[in-house]
Amino acid sequence: MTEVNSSTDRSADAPGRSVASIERAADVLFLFAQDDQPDLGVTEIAKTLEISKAVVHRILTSLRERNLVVVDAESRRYTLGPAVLQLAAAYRDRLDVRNLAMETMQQLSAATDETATLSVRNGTTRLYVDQVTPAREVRMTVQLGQPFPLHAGASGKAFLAFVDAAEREAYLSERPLEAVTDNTITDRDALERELDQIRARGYAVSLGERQVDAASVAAPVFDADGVTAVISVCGPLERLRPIVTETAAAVVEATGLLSVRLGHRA
Amino acid sequence: MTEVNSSTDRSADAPGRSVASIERAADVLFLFAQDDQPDLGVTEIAKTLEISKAVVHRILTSLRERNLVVVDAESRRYTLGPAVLQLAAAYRDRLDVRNLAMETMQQLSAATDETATLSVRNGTTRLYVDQVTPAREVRMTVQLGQPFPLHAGASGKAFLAFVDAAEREAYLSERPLEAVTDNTITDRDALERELDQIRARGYAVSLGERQVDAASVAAPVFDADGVTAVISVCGPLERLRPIVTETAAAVVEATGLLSVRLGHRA
DNA sequence: AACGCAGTTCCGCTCAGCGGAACGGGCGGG
DNA sequence: CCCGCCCGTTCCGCTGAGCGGAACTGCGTT
Repeated sequence: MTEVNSSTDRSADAPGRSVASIERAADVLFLFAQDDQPDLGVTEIAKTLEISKAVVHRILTSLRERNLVVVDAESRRYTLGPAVLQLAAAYRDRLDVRNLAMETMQQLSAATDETATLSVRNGTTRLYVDQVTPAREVRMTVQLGQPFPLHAGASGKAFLAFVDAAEREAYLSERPLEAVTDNTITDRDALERELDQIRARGYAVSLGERQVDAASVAAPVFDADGVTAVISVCGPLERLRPIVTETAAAVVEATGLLSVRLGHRA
Repeated sequence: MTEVNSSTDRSADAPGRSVASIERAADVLFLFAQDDQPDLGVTEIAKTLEISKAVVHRILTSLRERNLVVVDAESRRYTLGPAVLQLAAAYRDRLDVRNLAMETMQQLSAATDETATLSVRNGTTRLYVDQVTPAREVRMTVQLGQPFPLHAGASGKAFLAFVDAAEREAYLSERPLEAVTDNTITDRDALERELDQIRARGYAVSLGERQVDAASVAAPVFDADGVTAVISVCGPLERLRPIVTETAAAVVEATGLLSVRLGHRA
């Protein structure tokens, strides 16, 4: 497997002095978030992050003190604690686009009877911050907070198409276009043509590019400064495929109204 | 004013050595979570937490490095970053209702020697997603996945009582209160009085409302967003009838603990 | 019993990080 | 327009917080 070291790319943009122990503690927290294992032991963490057991133990003690992790009394293994929910709730409260978008998403979900999502960008990735799911048995749910690349999927492409040219260029030249599924666009020229098309018609479509069996239609939400978020409607591939055009019209109309409310001037 | 040293009260429950800088960093994060202000400045944080500006700045730099906070480029003020969502999403995955509830249900079933069930809502209906049955000859088993109306039976009424008023109103006005058994409440006023009572005492009781010869005691499970599930204990009517009050106490206690673990804030 | 492997604790050395002070820049009032 | 104020940021030398190798404990397996 190709070794992708997450620590290499981060040192580049380090702006000033920072505190190593805090970053180590954050790394421990993210280890809980990344791994699919339900809990982690001290030695396990120490080996993965290549720091001493004593340090890991002290870090966990500190995090435990603040309820960011909890320890199972008998197995002595650690998991994330409820305090992270508290932080996430506060983060969501801050996002003003979220409050405004919620209404729009509810309307979209009701109109299409599919899942509506809200994504924001974080550097060269995007993540879902909210979703509204329809009341039906087979429906799509997305994973909130997890970063996804911008070149795979409708929401990502919508960001990529509408950020300013310099950022788009940076993304396309710096980041390899990894295939998330068999349908992901991995050829740069093909992707740029696709982005041109997205800009021309105002919305992006993905048929299984990020998630096999899922399709998505996405359009950008603008405020006065530019694209701040992307709203999508997504669902099972075969259910969405025949109604892409109508769905796109609904999404574009909804994001257009929302953009006006956020101070966008066309 | 009496000088309260913040380092004294925390050392009480400190189990081992911990790292001061990590706890300070956590305090900074929680400051963002607690205050109702949308963002915070360095000096502001330094004054509140009584640590030097330089330290606060280094902490923020470290947290920024890991996307736990973000800084507005022009105002130079800080807010929580998207990484907290990532942590919360992972926390939720670990402790999703189903996994967590299973443990609770097993305890409830063992304690009462009756069937414990977990229901989720699907629009204007609810369905069982899990059950734990006791090891005895005469016992109740429910049908998983089949939709039931919300106004008949303890689990349904528990949903109806604790969803927000708009949804409850929609259900009551749109849907005729069909009699599932002879004991189903079909009068709207009577049902609303019943729901008031359920909210007041925290649990719902059904004596043969949905299934003749069966009784059930149910209480809601909350996460940060509201009621996500309902847990019930159910069994043969005449066996459960004399112990409804004690059973209710057990269910309410179990769902209460579960709700806390799911991020419910009372 | 002896071993292995887990989490936890100990303790002395050392450099990470603290903090007072200086710096730069944006804003507002004189 | 200039000056003072207060903001965030950076500097730098001193020092004790915290690192880590090693010892300790307790559980489960050989």
